[in-house]
Amino acid sequence: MDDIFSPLRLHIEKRVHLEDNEFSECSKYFTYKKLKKKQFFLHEGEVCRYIGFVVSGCLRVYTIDHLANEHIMQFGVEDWWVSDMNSYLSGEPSVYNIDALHDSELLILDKNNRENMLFAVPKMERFFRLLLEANYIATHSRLNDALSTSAEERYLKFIKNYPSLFEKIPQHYIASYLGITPQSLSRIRKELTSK
Amino acid sequence: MDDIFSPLRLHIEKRVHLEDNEFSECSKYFTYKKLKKKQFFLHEGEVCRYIGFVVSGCLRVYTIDHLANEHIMQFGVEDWWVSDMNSYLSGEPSVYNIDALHDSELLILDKNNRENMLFAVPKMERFFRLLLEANYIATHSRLNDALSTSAEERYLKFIKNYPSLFEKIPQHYIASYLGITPQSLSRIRKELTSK
DNA sequence: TAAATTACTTAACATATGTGAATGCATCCG
DNA sequence: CGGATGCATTCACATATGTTAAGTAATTTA
Repeated sequence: MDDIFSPLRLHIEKRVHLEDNEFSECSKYFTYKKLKKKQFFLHEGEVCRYIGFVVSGCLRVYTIDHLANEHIMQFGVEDWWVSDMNSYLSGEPSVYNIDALHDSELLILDKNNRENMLFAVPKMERFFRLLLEANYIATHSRLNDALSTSAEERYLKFIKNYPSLFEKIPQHYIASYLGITPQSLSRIRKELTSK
Repeated sequence: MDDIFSPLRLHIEKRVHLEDNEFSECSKYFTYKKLKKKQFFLHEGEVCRYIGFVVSGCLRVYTIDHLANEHIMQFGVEDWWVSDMNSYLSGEPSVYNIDALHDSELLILDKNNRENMLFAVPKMERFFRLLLEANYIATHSRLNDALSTSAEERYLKFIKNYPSLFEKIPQHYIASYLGITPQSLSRIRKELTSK
């Protein structure tokens, strides 16, 4: 379906320009996948065999600690990728869980298909390098925030950076992403409205 | 000097095997650099032009927030690399400062030399990919810790993971790395000894 | 539709960490 | 040598965040 692939093309073209025939070659390597709400894309302990481009819906990448608390590392909404790049690249078991917060549609790419695609369309090497770099920056920036700013600042920054996520994701998940409890987030929100 | 380069060779050989002639080719592209205590390797706002392999000494990578507080993102001691990979790869100004905590010796590599080296010794592509992946894992793991564990846990983990760093670095820098004040670290240490 | 589950809020209290100031000690440097 | 600086500690107090428990509204599911 052209419908399904056009968001992917728009996404890629933000970083590298592709001719029609190049994109149609690329698209052959992806597989369409639907996930119902609460279905898993990856369980911790498994090897992450796919990277997934999110066409619609919403997923989360998270860990579970020894007290059974969940800690969300990333969300994945339209125009984002979900995966554990480390497990995907190294073949080691993942420490992350990935599941769907809403019904979602993905275009997924396993390792062999990715290799073949890179061989067939070398421009995509550049695309994936840029994607990895962007991920690297974002993670460092979040680490810096986590170590140096208050929960309130992180919350305000989240709203500012991801206004659309803010609207579509329940607040307790946002709390988890920020590293605080839902009650604390609720309190912070209350204090903010009284300002 | 063979003396200077042998730590680099040992370091590389942990990940990829090199023949003598391959390593001697590699070593041509590196430059020896000494830093006195407090000298800078990188100032924020500059483009990071070098990655530096630390032969001896100790450096820190840190940001300065709007209240002029420093936040250490990484240390660099023997057998580690220092740089802002993002700035180095993308050519954008860095948000990090890097300076020496002790007199230090580095082997540094600028972007052109690195490209030429990769062309001359393709095995090194694999080395740098593995290095980047290790960095990626470490950063995600630290982010997870920062969002989900107490300062005390992070401190104990730091001692366990980096016993040699623990001995050679003043505690207030460790506090900064953990995202807490020196006073808080002092208090945590006191409580730990009383257990 | 009724029952169950989930999401959000609130409150009282507990705990962890920050802040500012003071002290003693060690180390650096003129 | 001696003053200056840097480092670690301690204390009293302030603030941020966690915990437990409860209640209500919204949503999902049978």
